Amino acid sequence: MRLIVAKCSAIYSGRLDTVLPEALRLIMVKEDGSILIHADSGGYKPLNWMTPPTVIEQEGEPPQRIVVRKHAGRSEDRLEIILAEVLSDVTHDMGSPEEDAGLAKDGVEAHLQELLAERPQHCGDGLRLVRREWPTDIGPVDLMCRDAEDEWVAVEIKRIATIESVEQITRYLERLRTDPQFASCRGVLAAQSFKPQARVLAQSRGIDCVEVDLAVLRGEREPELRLFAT
Amino acid sequence: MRLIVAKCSAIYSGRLDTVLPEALRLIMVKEDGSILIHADSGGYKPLNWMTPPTVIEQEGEPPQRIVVRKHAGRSEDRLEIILAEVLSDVTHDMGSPEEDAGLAKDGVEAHLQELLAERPQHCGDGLRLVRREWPTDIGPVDLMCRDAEDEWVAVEIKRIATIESVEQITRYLERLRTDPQFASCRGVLAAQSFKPQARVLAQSRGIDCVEVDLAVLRGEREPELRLFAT
DNA sequence: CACTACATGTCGACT
DNA sequence: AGTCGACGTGTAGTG
Repeated sequence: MRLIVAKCSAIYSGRLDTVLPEALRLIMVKEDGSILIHADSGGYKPLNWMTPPTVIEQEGEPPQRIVVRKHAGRSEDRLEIILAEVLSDVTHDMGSPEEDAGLAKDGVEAHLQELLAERPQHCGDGLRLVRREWPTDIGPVDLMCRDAEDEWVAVEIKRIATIESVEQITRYLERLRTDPQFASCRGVLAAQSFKPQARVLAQSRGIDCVEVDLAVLRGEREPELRLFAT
Repeated sequence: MRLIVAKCSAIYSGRLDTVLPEALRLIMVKEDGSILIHADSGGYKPLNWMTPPTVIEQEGEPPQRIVVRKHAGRSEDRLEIILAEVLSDVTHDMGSPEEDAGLAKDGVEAHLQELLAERPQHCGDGLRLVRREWPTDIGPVDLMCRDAEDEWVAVEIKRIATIESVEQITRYLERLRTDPQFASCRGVLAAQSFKPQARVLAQSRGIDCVEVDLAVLRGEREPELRLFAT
């Protein structure tokens, strides 16, 4: 990884065009061709950047001009950095990427879906899973189930259910119901938490909201129901 | 800006939980309290991060443990970095943020809206602009126009039109049409490019899709129509 | 502090 | 190569 602290300006041309006036900034060049220009504030986002694969050209020593190119679809992305003054330019050998074990995440939507696929009854009484990721021509339904009366039930799973989540399952239901087989398909929105407005909209559209708890699903805690059901 | 190159591991707990195993990485601490952990590959995104406002505690000199806290709504976000070995730890004074003139962008949605406001006929034959950012109680309609027959036309502008864009203009139309005055208001989705599924959904809802070209709008290139219209 | 919509969103998965 | 949906999305604007 190369870290350059320099007074620099930059011009980007690609999906849009930007001009970055001259100031003191950090230029980060990664082993894989990533390049990021960060100011000393502004949080998460770099001012300018280019993701790999890139071609990086440097002029001058110390560098006076760095041009980064990227083949993006039909046209080309281009980032030109003009370095007026280099205060620091160091390269650190940070070892092979394999040594850098990846970030492990816990609690994302995929986990929720796995757990609910194993325990569909948490999405509604008597539900049985027919298929995960049931395909429709506007995207897959997270879980397709049948209920105790053998009626179809489409389940959409979210970490946080928003008004947009309701729109999404509504689209699926609309689409599914054009097929007579699914004419009476119900919808269930399952989430760890619900925005109040999402609940209201879902209710007005006859979509059930089911609040699920990761800990309960994992059996770390048993829901009250189980105490009686077993 | 402080740049620490160190063999480190990290634990994040907040919106979800993550564990980052030990490896050599860059820890960037900005003047405003931002903190980013970057690997030597992986492009744009930091492995872990925290955006301001944050409280940063450091233990040891050289640092052995850095804990970043952030008050996030009800609960607290927490990022703990364990530094096994510090290879470099430098701080650069990069001047006041005011010296860092901002990034100037050209070609974002706002520009498209300006240009279409000046040339509404590009959104549909005979369209005349009545108002930009027409307010409704669920958000502003980008352009409100009338067509040759004096019918109302609501225009939603996007750089790239997605299913979500169709949902957005659908919500506006639903709302507008509750007012008898706009009962027959049409909808137009204008964008530089359309996702196929967006086109399908729009068509099924009677919303017109109009592909616009920035260069044409700017008059850098003239559309064929003009050659005959003038 | 809420909700909304934009972003060079990025990123991964799948076709 | 193109499309789709999740993301600790981040970020700005508004009420």
